Amino acid sequence: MISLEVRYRLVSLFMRNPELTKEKIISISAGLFNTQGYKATSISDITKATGLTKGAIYRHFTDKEDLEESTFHFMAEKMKGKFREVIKKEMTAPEKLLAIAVFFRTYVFTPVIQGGCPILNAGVETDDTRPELNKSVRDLLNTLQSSVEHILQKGISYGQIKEDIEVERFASVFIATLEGGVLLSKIRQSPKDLFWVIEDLEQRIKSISA
Amino acid sequence: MISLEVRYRLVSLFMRNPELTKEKIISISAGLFNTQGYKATSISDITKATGLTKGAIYRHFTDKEDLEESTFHFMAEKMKGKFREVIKKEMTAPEKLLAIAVFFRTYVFTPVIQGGCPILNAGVETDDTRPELNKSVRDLLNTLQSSVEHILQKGISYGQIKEDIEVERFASVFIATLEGGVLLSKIRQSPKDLFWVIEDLEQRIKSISA
DNA sequence: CATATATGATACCGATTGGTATCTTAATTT
DNA sequence: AAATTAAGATACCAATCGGTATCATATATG
Repeated sequence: MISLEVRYRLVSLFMRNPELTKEKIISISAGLFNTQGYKATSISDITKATGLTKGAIYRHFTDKEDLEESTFHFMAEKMKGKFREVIKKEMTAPEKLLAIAVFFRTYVFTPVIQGGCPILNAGVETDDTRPELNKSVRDLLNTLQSSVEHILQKGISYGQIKEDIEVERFASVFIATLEGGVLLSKIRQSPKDLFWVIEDLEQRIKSISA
Repeated sequence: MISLEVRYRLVSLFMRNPELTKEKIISISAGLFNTQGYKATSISDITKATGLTKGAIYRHFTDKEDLEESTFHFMAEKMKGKFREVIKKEMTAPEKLLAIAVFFRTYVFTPVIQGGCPILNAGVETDDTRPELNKSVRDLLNTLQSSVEHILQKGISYGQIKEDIEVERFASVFIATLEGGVLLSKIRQSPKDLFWVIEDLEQRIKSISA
């Protein structure tokens, strides 16, 4: 298993590869946008981090907004992929829900993307002035919410989850609690809050299990 | 009762008042920083919004960072004041906790400060590069957490809250859930998530009441 | 091998950034 | 009332912003 970083270097030593270049710009921008913020990250920050020039960047993206959205899309896909992977592994609804909760621990220790949860980060930064990015964040949140709701519904039909659970409401509070835990751990720079939140959700999952 | 806005106008019509000017800069900056973000708000944004010039601003603040911190401090004090007010009104621990939860509804309808919860907004934006602001956010969060813990402890000693409740843990999850609700409602631009979160916490408060 | 094309580097643009030196004038002090 | 002090306006600064026109060259095509 060879890392992406090394692949970039090896390949770029011998030849140009526009697809790899675009991938590189996006993956490196992801870490920058997600840690420093979108507005706060300049194109020159990205040229420094990638070793590329403005010419290369603006060849692949029409403007900064395009780069921001492409980058968020990349993060969203990565996050969704991880979700599916983590959910697939488990068999029952309660186990799947717990797996999602535990997945959020990666935002403290081994982040899928540097800087924490992109829903939290982009969700706070995007206001009315950036409706497209706002919509992308909302879409990602809705995807997450839908999969939690789907797990609950399947769980109910399989007799793993109590029948009287309000699916949409539970999913909403479930995700809110997780995101809040990520926020508190980020502010305190300590995993404790997120751990407690996850343990709490574990209890909550048990309490709705049939 | 005459509004601050009107007071500013009346007073500034006839004479200078440096203290009022400083207050004005801060209170208007609060709305800007808390909606657009700290980095994303420029000094010229502030001059436009206040009707003042750079000269006036830099007379009262050494640099932008100073203005940012002063402004966050202003928001923090305002938030703490509202907390105390809301908590004071209620007699028992469960009622006080519920009052705090309900208080967060103001971040959707009648915000104390424009743009939502300053803990959420500043907490996400501040990274390792802004340690002072980060500390201020942490301090505000800790104040909120302490008051929740204090309510719980008093509640236990008065026999209103069950004895076996882990105070710190409960407070942490309580606040995380609220902040997560604020985030989801902000992203979806709908109060529903926050409402559900508050109703959920209401149930939770009942479940720990003695 | 020669030509055409696509990719990335270089050099530049006007606008805006945070910040400052200077000047005017309002308020205070004597 | 005159002199002093302090508040705010004006005009400027270098640095950086996002963005573009142009140039060099690696790759693909004939």
